[in-house]
Amino acid sequence: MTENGIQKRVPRVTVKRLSRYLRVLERFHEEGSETILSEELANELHLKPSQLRKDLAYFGEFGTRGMGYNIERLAEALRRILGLHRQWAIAIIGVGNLGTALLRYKGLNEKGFRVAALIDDDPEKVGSSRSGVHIYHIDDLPEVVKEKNIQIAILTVPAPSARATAELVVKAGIKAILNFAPVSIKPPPEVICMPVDISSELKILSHYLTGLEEPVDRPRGHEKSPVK
Amino acid sequence: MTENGIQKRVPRVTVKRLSRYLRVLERFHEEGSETILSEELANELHLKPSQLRKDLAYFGEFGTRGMGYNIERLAEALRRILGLHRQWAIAIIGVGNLGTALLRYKGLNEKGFRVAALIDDDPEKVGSSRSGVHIYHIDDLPEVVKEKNIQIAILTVPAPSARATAELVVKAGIKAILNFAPVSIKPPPEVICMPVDISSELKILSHYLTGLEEPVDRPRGHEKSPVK
DNA sequence: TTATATTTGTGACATAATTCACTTTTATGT
DNA sequence: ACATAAAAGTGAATTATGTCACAAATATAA
Repeated sequence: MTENGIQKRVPRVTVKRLSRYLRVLERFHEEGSETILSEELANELHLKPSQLRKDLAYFGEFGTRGMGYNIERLAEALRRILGLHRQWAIAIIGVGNLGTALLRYKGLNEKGFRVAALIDDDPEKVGSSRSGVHIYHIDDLPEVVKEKNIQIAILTVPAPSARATAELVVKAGIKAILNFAPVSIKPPPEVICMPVDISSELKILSHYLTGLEEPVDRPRGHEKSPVK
Repeated sequence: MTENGIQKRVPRVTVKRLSRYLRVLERFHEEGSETILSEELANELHLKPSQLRKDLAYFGEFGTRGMGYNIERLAEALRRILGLHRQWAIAIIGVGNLGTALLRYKGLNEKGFRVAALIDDDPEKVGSSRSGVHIYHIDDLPEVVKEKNIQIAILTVPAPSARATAELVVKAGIKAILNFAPVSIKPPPEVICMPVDISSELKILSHYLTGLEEPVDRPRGHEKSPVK
C-alpha cells in the first residue's frame, strides 16, 4: 500500500491516459456495468494491464484484488484527480476559424469546462457574440479574467502575434494555456502550457505513409555538403 | 558518418519534432536567414541543441561543422523525410461540427495536403458540398477512395460508430487514419493511426491546475475499500 | 599553409517509461 | 474456518528517450 503521502512526480503521459481511462469507464457505466478488470479496461485502449495499474498506483489504490475495479468509484476518483469535480472558466483568445470551431466543439463544453469569454483585437468582432458568448477586446483581458474568474486560455491567434499574446495572458493572471498557435510558448514555470498541433499529426502520418512506400533505407542525399 | 543504410527505428516523438523544426526553418527562411545553428533552432522550440542533432542523426547529416545548417537545404530534407514533397489526398469522414471546422482549417490545406472528399451517412448532407468539396455516402467510400486516390482518412464521427467506420475505412484501402473520435482504434499493422483528443489536453491542464491549488499530497480516500 | 575557433555528429551515460513476474489481498466455495 | 482462485499492487528488469562531453570536420584568419 502506498503509505507515504509524497509521490513521485506523475508523468504527463500518465495524466493523459487517465482521461482516456475515464472515458472508457463512463461508457461502461452507461452500459450498466458495475465493475471492470484492469485487463478489460486496458484492452479497450490497447494497452497492457500493468500499465493501467502502474498509472493508478501514482495516486493510490482503487481496486479490489480478485475482483477488479468498481466503475463508479474509480471514475469518481479519476474525476477528482483530473480536477473535473470543479468548474473551469475558459477564454478563447483569437476568434478566427479555429477559435470559433472550438467554441462550438462539444468536447470543450463538457462537464467541468465552460467557455466564459471570447477575446479578439478586431474592432469588427469585439462587442458582438458567438454562440451566446461575448467577444471582448484583448486590452480588457485583465478585467475579464478577474470578473469571470477565468483560469484557462485557449490560444488560437495567428503565429506572428502568438508570443506577445501569450505574455498578455500570463500578465492577466491565467495559469494554464492550451496553445494552438504554431509557435512554441514558454511561459514562466507557474503557468502550464500544452501545445496542440493538428497539422503536425498529419505530417507524422505523411512520414509513415512515405516510409511504407519506399521502405526506410535512408539516408539519401549523401553528396559532401558545403553550406553554400 | 552514418554509413549503414539501415537505421534504428525512429521514435514517434522525433518525427513530431521534425515538423516543428520545419516550421521554424520556414519562418527563418521567410525572414531572409540563410543559415541557422542547432542552438538557435533548438532554443526557438525550447529544446536542447543535442536533441535536435540527435533527431536529425536518425536520417543523415545535414549540417556543416563550424557553420551550422543551411536553412533551405535542411528544410528541403525535412520536407522529404516528412513526405511533404508529394501531395496527399484526404477524406474527412463525418461531416459534423468538427469535420466541417477541420475542412476550413488552414493547417489541413497546407502544401502537401488536400481534402478531396467528405463522407457522411446522413441523406440530408450526402450530395451537397462544403467549401467546394463534395459529400459522398459512406457506402461509396471504396469507389471514392479509388477514384480520388485517397490515402488519409480523418475520422470525425461520433463515438458509437467510430470503430465500425474505421473498419470500413481500412477495407476501402486507406492506410492512414487521424482519429478524432473519443474511442481507441487499433487497425491492422499496415495501417497507421494517430489519435487526437483536444478535450483530453484540457483535462491535463485541469489536473495540473488542481495540483497547483491543493499541492499534490495524495492519496486521499483511504478507507478500506470493499467493491460493493 | 598552418593554426585556431567553431559547431556538428556521435558514443557513452543518465533518466524516464514500460513491462515483467512475483507478492499480497480478497472473494468464494467446501 | 480453511483452501483455492483470481486479480490488484509493486519492486526489479527492460526498453526507450534524452543529455553530456568530446572527437571530427570545416571555415577563417594569420
